[in-house]
Amino acid sequence: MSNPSAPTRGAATLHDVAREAGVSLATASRVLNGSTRKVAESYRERVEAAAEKLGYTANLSAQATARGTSAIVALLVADIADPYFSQLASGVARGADEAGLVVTIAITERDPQREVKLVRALRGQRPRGLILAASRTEGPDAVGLQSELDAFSGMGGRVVMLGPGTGSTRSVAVDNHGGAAALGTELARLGYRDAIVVAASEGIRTSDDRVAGFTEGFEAAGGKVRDVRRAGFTRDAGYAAAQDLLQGDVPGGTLIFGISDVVAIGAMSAVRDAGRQVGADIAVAGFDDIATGRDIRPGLTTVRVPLEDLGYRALNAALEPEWDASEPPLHLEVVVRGSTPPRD
Amino acid sequence: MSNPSAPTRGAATLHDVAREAGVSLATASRVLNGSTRKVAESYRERVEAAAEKLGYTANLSAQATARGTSAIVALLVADIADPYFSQLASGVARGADEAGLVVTIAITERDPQREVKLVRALRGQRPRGLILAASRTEGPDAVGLQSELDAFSGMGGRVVMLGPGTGSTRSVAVDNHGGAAALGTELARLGYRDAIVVAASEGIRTSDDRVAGFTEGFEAAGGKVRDVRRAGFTRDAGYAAAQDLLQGDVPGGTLIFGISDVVAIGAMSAVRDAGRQVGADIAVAGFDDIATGRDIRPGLTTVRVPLEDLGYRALNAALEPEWDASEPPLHLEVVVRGSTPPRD
DNA sequence: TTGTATGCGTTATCAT
DNA sequence: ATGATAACGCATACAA
Repeated sequence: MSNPSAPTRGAATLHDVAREAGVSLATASRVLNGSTRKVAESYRERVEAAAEKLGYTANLSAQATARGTSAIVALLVADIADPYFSQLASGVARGADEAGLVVTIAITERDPQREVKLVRALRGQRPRGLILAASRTEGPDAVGLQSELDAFSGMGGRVVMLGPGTGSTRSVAVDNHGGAAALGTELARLGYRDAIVVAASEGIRTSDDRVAGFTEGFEAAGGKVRDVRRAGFTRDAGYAAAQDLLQGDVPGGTLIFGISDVVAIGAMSAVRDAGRQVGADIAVAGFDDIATGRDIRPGLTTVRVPLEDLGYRALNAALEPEWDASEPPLHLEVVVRGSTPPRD
Repeated sequence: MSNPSAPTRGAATLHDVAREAGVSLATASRVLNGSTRKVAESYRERVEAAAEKLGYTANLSAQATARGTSAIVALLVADIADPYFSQLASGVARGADEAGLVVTIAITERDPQREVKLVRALRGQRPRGLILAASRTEGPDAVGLQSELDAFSGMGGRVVMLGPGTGSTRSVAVDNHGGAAALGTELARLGYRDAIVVAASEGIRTSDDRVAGFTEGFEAAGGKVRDVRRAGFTRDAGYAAAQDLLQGDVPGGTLIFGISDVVAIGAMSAVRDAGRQVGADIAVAGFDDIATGRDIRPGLTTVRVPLEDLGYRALNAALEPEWDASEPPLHLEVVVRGSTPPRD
């Protein structure tokens, strides 16, 4: 009892459904997508039955070319295995799901050249929005990126930058400076006087802002930043930097501030592997409050960034017709845990 | 000096490029995509110049409808913020990049009904492949999923399941049973005699296999599994289960085997929060070897699953024209760390 | 309300 | 080698 009108090869098309239901293409189209137009109940039922029977699913590509707009939003991250980005992505995915959008993801591997290429490739999808996380806004490749982004904007797409935006592009910002300053102040208040910062290379805004903020807060409250080591944003970079650091003379009671939790956690491991104790001996603090921070011992002192929320907001920022640059900044909060015990 | 042929609104189309270069649509198409056909050098240059000038990027949707095949591969995971899945996704993304494909990602939130819906939605993209991670192959919703997957296969798409496949669908399997058995044996060898397993609910193959394998290996070597608690696959589930466990009488020297590292790490935290010590007092072991396991103290004993590789293989399994079910299984390796000190 | 016909940006078949 | 032109699957303005 096979159905003669059912296609053997390939997916069922709207055409198939219409034929099966004995209606026109237009009618089938109207019932199967959210058209405002009305269609008689009897027809509607027949079409729906036919669609169900044939397992019809609209071809989104065809729909996109016909409509001139896709149901896609693209997300660009440095490394999806990094908890920072994966939590971010989680929020983006949730927002996209709510909006009936599909998210395509691309990995830059922190390579600016790659990033430009990817934006160009993603542009081919004609996504409604493009969310960029952790891209440098300065440096030699920034101009190439910018022109690619402009091209995307020019064709009607929305660009959202996580972190400080460039010019008029939308962005959902995090108060890295303020958060880091609050952390610095709090740690000085806890009795710390000497700190070493493990940061990413200069020119990366997020890193620069956190370094500057921390230094300000810490020194204003009586501390002193002894050194700023350039590492990167990865766990291994944090480990290596701290390891190198500990070759030298690092007095007990020194605080290591990692530019991100991932870096700080790497540093913690290096401290332990160097035979020193995290906390009472060498204190460590981070930034972001990734989930792991709860489960390591001692717990990692940090600044909580609502990453999932951040991603969610970014998605919605990409969807809003009008961009209101004056959105309230995300609430950042210092979280003190065992890695920085009071020192009085 | 604005270019009259440059579109003010919307993206440049192939048509625009052809006109700008003074050639036909067909010629422009031939030079701008990997066509086998030859076109005169002079024309080629003009077209490329025009494309560059206009910032042209092929509309992938249009390309897909015309070609009848997309450059998309879809990935379905339970939770992208979970390190297990994010590492997996990382491998998938790398493979996709190498193959010139774009990956769209969807989150099931471990909801079978949602999973079915998502597969259906993703089907609309007509992706070349569909990679499913952590979907239950049994239970009431499994049939709905299967029919949706069949529909996808029927229209020429490749389905790849991570873990045990159903029937003829492609799959890249992990030897959960064997790995868990090896772990159990090793731990018994280390002197452990009593174990409690914190697993997911019954009917989830991955969990069932690990429980069975561990039990076999552990008991064959002289140990005894005292209890199997049903929790879930999340950190919080592991925490709650272990916490509940510790309300009762858990003698020192007991081993808790978490069905996954994430679960085990939750359990570790619960153990500590209950005032017990991880390692010498209560031992803990997991499965997967997620990155975090390196940085917590004591280090987590586990079975290493090359997750990134797994994702990479899955992607390629989706691309291969012929599916060779006899691929060598991924190498699993027991990794003993401080959370299960020798006990002799 | 329903159907017809045209267009969306590309590819590919067919002449030239 | 190059250029018309007919698909591709769907949406929609327009006609009935």
